[in-house]
Amino acid sequence: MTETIEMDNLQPSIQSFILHFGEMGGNWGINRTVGQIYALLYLSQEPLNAEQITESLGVSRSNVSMGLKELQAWRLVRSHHVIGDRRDYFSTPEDIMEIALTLLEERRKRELDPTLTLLRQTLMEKPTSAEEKHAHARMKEMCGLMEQVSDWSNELQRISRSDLEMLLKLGSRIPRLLDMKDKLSIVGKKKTKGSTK
Amino acid sequence: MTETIEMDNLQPSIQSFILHFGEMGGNWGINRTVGQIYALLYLSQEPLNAEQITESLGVSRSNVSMGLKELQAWRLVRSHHVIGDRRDYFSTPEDIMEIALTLLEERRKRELDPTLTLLRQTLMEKPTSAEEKHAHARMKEMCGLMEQVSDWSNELQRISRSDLEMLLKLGSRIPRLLDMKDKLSIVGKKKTKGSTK
DNA sequence: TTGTTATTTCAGTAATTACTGAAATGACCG
DNA sequence: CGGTCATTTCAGTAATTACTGAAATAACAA
Repeated sequence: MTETIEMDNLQPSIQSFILHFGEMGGNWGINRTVGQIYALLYLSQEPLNAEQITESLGVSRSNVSMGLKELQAWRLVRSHHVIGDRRDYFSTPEDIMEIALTLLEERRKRELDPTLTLLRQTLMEKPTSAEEKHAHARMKEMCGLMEQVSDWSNELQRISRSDLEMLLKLGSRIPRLLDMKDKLSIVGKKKTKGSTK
Repeated sequence: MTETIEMDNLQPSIQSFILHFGEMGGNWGINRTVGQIYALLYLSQEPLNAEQITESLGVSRSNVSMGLKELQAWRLVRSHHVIGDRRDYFSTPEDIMEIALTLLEERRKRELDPTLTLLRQTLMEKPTSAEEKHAHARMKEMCGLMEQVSDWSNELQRISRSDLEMLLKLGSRIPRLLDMKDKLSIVGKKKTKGSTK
């Protein structure tokens, strides 16, 4: 009984946030239900079990199960065990920065790594025709850039939380910072001072 | 006649790159054909017309037309006109950095902006229940982070090409740079020298 | 064990998205 | 104009992806 249909029982602002995440799922590479589950857990004050999610969203139990599995594969959702309760409870990490870093790393793994692997493989062999020679040159450019982006992503995972926050707050002050770096030539490999290429 | 099926006539390394982009399409929010068209154009030495793309990939003419339209909407492909030829020719920008910036901006527009709009809207109203109060706090955190990421993205579009290249090359030297910044307090808003918060 | 409840799996189906061929539109030429 | 070729649109269909309910599995407790 009390078959809850279409997430009533949720506050308006919460409901629209969940609906939005459902719609955005398409743009983010997840499906509607997965987006909604994440949104619900993100806003929830306490961890929820699968049954509660099913009721809130009005989708099937099995769909929730699959959605949670996917979100756990993304490391965006964790499960907890409550003493004296056999059900699993699910929540998102509290720390927004941790969430962002997880997202960044997972996307790197899924969107960059496979292509980097292919490119490196391909670039091992040497091109035969002129056509292939040009193609290899193009692949090399792409590979180089992807490696740099990948390095950045990895570095962001490594640095301290305070450095990360600083970096994020930099906003429009990036060029000034770079300018400074340039003057002090902290990054330059050679001692040559004033190469005006 | 000469119905070319399944991209023979392409060199092996080029073919596997195109097939890979087709498969990755799913992870990147575009479909197989769109991915393949992009890959083909990216590697091509000269701009191609729709008919050539159709032949190379073995998909329908109309599918190519739609794919090109989508790639142009992403600003990842441009069309050229050749004198004495009524057909349109298509190519990707040469400069890999320009491509990356375009991708970054388009993804910001599609993946961040709509959510930022919703969050800002929602955060205008004030929460009624305790539940909503907590939800708003969570939304505020998300909004703040998204704004910072959005600012960074915009800043990267603005800065000079050489600064951009420098930044990308930084790799694992980010903390050192930040450290320096900290010492010189170039970013601090106040003149107070040595605020040890 | 057996019973009870939670979770996962999966075959079938629904919904969505991608693709095609045919027809319409557009763009140019003589 | 009328003819030719390029491109786009779109209704119908194919292919893919998402979702469900039922059955299987798992995890305990008595």
